[in-house]
Amino acid sequence: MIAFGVEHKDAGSGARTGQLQTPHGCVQTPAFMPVGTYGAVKGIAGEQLERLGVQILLTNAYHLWERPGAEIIREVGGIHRFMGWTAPILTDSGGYQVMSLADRRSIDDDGVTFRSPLDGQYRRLTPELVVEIQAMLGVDVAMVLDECIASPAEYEDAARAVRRSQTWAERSRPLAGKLAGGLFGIVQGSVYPKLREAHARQLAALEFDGYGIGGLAVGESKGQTWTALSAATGALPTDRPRYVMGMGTPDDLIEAVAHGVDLFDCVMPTRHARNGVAFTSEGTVTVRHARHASDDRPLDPNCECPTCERYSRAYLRHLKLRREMLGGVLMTIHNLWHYLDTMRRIRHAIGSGAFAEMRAATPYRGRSSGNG
RNA sequence: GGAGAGUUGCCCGAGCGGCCAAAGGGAGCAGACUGUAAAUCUGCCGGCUAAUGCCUACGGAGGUUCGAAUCCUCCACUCUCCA
Repeated sequence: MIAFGVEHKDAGSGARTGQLQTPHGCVQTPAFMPVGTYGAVKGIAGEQLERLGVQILLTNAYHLWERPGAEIIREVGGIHRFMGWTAPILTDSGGYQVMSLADRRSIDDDGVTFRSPLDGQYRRLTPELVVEIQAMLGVDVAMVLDECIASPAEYEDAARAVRRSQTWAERSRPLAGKLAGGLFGIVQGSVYPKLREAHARQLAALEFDGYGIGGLAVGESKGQTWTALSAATGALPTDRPRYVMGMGTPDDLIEAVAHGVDLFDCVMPTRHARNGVAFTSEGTVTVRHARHASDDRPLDPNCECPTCERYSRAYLRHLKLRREMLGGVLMTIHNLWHYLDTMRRIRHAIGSGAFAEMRAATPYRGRSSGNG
């Protein structure tokens, strides 16, 4: 079981700090979860993640079910033992793969059949099985199977995805008792505020331990993102954690927190790091650019991460161009630090009444909606 | 001394009369990436031009041809094998 409690509330927005109690420990929220889809944050060992201040990791139930298989992970003592990670773990259900692997799956009202990208085999995922898999993994937070759809989406397609996601949530909810941790429902509805609000209300009636808000940052404008997010959070209970799935840039995180979001995950810091882009207090730095060739400065002059403490842009550029794996590792350490530090600063700002100031420094300038 | 192979854009390397400013790599430059089939993918990559186009280019110099990186002659250089 898990429990959530709000600590501080920001006076000028929906932002709040809180604590999420899980079987493997407590998470201070708002929190960012690095993505370790296959049971690994690419390039970074657990001890390094701990040093960076990672509180909770995300892995993927669908991918781990394929390889190495949920039974194997259960046999070796569960996902934490398997990974050597003692802190909390949340698993995505495979709902995102409904979108990302759209050309190799078929979906119907009962579930999803994936033709595996790994071995071509057909594998059938149902809402019940997904909860079962996550129970076998022994995760702290399980997500229900949902249908994530890309933007732009027609209203009718978005409405169908909502209906399916809701039905699947209803089928999943009674199985929550099988889990050592909690179970979150997931709000869909694309960019349509009415769908978002209605779905959030329907899910809330099922009394999940927390609520994911999915299908955002999938092609829509920023204005649509915040409008859809507001519609969802406005209809969710305030005493349960809200988790915006798959978002976003550091500025997005601040804005989403202002809308009352407590949890995030995103591949951006890790993938961009491997692809040579650093997030810094001064914007992004594309490390391969020629202007960094003999730049002795760190990626970010205001950063205290292990990478910035020791390595220059010139060196990181060289590693990237030479395809030395150390380059991606050092960049990932930096980007994760930047994200985690952003979350620390958010929590501190909320606690000390300085959040409005922090939010005003983002490109959204404190707007609650707009055309971004 | 004899026999043979070769010299292509920044580098490697295809081309073997017109569709060649010249395949494909690499290097270089830029862009994308948001619940990860991604340490990946895309674009540009002789010069001038917004574009049509023009100019300069396939070791050097001549030649054949309507037309040559491609054929011929000589020269320079490189490599292999035999003495």
